[in-house]
Amino acid sequence: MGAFRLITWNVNSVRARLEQVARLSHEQRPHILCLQETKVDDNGFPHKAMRAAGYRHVCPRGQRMHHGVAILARVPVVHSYSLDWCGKGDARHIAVRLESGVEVHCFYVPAGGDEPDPETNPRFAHKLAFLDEMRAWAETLDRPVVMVGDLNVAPLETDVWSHKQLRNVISHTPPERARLDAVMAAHDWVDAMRAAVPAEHKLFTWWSYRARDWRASNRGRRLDHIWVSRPLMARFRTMRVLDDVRDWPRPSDHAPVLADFDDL
DNA sequence: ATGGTTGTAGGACAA
Repeated sequence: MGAFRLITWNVNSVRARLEQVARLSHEQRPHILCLQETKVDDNGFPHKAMRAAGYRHVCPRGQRMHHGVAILARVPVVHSYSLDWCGKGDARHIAVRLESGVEVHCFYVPAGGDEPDPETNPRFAHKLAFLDEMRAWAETLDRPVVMVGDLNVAPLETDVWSHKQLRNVISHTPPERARLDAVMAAHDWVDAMRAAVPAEHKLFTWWSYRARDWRASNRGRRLDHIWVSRPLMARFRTMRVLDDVRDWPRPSDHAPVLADFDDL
């Protein structure tokens, strides 16, 4: 069977990143491209530009200004749907079912604000509740799925540039990391990125805009993930963080993550 | 210790 390539990328505004999406699509030719933080409602979504970039199927789930996800596909999509989380109506999830029956789920988990105390910071409380809801959903999942996106949690010590300095910084706090572990265990997912790069090695997908030289300082975090149902791992080949894209003109602060499968 | 940048907007605010 032919190879199947998937890329997930937090673009930080799809309209600000049209050229980069086109270039990435041309250079890597993914069958499926999952986007987060599109920051546009579905009427304003750049359908034409995405079709020009080669995607016959465009499944956006957006809202004005904030959040927003989309799945773009060169291969047939038999069904797509979005789930609501925490009853807020936020555009944080879109899923597609492929002809094989495999589903691809694209998530944008709340970032959680700055203060790591759910009592005083409602954004952090929302993030924890969102992760709890994901775990409950994962417990009911009885079919093979690939789950990708900006989960806004760096679970391992080597998923951040300094475990010591970030252990009380949102994205790497104990309650978030414990909840993300629980989501993964609830469906018996495999962390495909870590299947490719052992936990001894640092692995990042996001670098702040604020660094003078993001590559030199390398104060990154692994916030973006590719999780694969265990039975599908037999088809998983390789993974790459496309960090060169972080150096393109007008970059997103997230690098795309690419995964190759034998088939999907 | 603080500030550093970007995007959406057209002033803060979230990331």
